Amino acid sequence: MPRVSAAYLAERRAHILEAAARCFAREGFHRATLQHIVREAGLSPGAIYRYFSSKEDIVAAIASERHAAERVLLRGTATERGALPGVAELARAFLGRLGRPAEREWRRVTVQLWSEALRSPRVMEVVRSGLDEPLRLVAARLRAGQRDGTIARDVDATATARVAAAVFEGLVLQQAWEPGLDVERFVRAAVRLLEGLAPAGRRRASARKRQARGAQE
Amino acid sequence: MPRVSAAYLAERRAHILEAAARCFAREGFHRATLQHIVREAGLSPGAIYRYFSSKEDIVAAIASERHAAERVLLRGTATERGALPGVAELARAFLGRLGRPAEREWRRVTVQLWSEALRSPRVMEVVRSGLDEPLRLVAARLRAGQRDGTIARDVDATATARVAAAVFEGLVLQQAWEPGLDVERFVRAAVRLLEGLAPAGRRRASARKRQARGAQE
DNA sequence: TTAAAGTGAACGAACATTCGCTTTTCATCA
DNA sequence: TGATGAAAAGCGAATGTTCGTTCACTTTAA
Repeated sequence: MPRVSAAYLAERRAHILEAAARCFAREGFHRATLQHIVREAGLSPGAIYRYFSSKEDIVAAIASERHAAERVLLRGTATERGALPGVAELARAFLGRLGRPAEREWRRVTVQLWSEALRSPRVMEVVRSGLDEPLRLVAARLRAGQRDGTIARDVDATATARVAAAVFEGLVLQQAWEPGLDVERFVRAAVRLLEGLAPAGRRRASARKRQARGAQE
Repeated sequence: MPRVSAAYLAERRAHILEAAARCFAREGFHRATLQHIVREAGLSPGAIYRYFSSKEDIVAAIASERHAAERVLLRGTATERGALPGVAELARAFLGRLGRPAEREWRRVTVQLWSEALRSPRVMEVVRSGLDEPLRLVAARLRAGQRDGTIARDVDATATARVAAAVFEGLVLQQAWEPGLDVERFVRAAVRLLEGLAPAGRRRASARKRQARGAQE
């Protein structure tokens, strides 16, 4: 297939990346050999080296893909319900989506990327910029909440956004370790924590509402 | 040095593990070669194979060591102030301790272990049991708080403990990526979130107290 | 003197990468 | 429209290296 369309090349590239991602999810970046990827993609080593200059390059490409996908997801969530949805809704939409079984592979690869970032400046770059945008977004929402009175003034928006990101990261980890984790319940608990950021007088209503449901175990 | 004391053997073993941990923190489990460890430890390959049966075995041993150290830390924190300190104090003590620069290497190795767990049942075993005990402990504290009225009834103790663990994991990750992270500020924000778990009428005092300090950035 | 502790050169398997060759597609022209 | 050539796409055995592991030998403490 020589001189093929750009679309063909793009599709093939994507096909290789998907095959590689499956291998990486299964065995990790270092244990997965090019032979495995070759087999999974149904190609030959030479073909793969037409699209990527090295195995490292494949890892970096996967990192970029994931990053782009997350950006899309985050922005979709962000504008889903108008300009500035509450942080709780943001959390529900974002965390909930990641809980779907189909994202299992994604989570395993993501955990690998987080650790790979420690040695690969290319991956670190992607991981960092993948964290920055959510941090800014959540901090902005929190500040908006402070302006309109739904969030207490004593909340440090920037730092709280970091904690929220940490909750997200921890959830991804725990799910990767324990696929059967009850994500719904985790998200409810996280949202309950966020509700505690409301100003002192404001919380009664929603707290009462949940009283019946609460105290599970 | 033949037929040496058990103490000598134990010390040597620990020495190798420390050298290996430094290599792993620097380059990751897979990039770090046995030659690196050999050089770092000032020994020969053969000597190392007297103490460990494989490289994998060294990784597993490091995982166990870390696990044991965390257990000690957790239990120390747990009983530091009597039987049942508040969750906030628990968070402050535990998160704060991990923020120290000296723990930098620990954090990098831990992140590697989390990803390694996905492929190594031995490591997964350690990671899981390292998570279980804190989960139980925090959940117990939360329930105690519910009994004595400092924590609202609608809080799901088990799930909230998981969220707290997630915050911890996320902090370790973010610090590994960004060693200059302001841990103090992160911890304050996390504690503020926990305070939101107080029953509706209870929070005014501490919230007012912090009003001046708040809204940084 | 003995047996464990330690040495380090050598081994062999695993693996990423290459390269000479084949196949396929498309542009051009009969 | 179909034949033809050129060059890209694909192939896969071969290559060279890296690295974990071993083992015959030396050193050392008891």
